[in-house]
Amino acid sequence: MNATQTLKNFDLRHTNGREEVLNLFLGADHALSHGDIENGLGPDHDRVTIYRTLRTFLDKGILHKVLDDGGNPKYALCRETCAEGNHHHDHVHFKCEDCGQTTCLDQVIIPVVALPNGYSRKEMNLLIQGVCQECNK
Amino acid sequence: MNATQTLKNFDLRHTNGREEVLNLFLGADHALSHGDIENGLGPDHDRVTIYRTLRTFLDKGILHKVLDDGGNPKYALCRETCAEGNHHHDHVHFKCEDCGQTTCLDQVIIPVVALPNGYSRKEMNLLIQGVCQECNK
DNA sequence: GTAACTGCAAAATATTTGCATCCTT
DNA sequence: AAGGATGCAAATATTTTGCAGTTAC
Repeated sequence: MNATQTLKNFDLRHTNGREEVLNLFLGADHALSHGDIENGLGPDHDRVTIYRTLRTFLDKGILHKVLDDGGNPKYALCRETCAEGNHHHDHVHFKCEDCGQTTCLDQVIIPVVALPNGYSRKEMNLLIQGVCQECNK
Repeated sequence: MNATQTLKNFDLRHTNGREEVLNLFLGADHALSHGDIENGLGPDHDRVTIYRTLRTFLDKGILHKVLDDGGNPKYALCRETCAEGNHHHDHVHFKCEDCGQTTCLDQVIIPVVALPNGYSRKEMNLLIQGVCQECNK
């Protein structure tokens, strides 16, 4: 997955800011908040543009919002399994209570749970909180 | 479950505001946001006090934070299954994409999912999005 | 050239803190 | 009486909007 190519794939113009944000996500193994991105990019990036970039990426389906117990939203790339035409909507995220990082557990599959009558399901998000591999050492 | 008694149980002073907030939750079958509470209580309630009331209830374990896909956090009562001494931490919530309401599905149990090696779990939150009973009619 | 994107200023919204006053116990 | 809770003002943080100027295509 390459930033420039991705932008092209999604019919977005190539700009410095977008490329840098994408690369941040490509290099991260955990979900990023708006603040993480601001820090990761260095000082000469406009806060507003980052907001707009994130929204654009969300709209296009490049990123998805990650549920967190805390206040502020985080974002992560939609990986392999939800690429073009096969965009599935189940996500499992792990929030480490020690280091605070939220990781996408792409390999974990949410078992089917029975819903009460009359409910229909479209998307599922499972957030597991605990202690991660690193912090358990 | 009774407001006055609940406050006593949790070693909290009985005040008008707290009782009214608790009653709102007792009468609601879905999770409430700060805004919902402000509306539900009428105009002569201080926004700041509501913030503090919510935090107090969270700290005491009377309420729990409900994960939502949207921006703003919601809250719901900890019901039967997580009463005194048996406070378990798995929650299933259903967010209807039509009416926007988030409901706690207390009866639904999250199946055990296998975590990668080294991870330990403490708490799980499952958010299912779809269409609810009412809106499916 | 044109539409899309950015950057700045400012508005709107959300949340927290300080402090004097009031109320519960 | 004493400590906790409230209400108001104000500080802080977060997100959105408007608009002029710039850039990708």
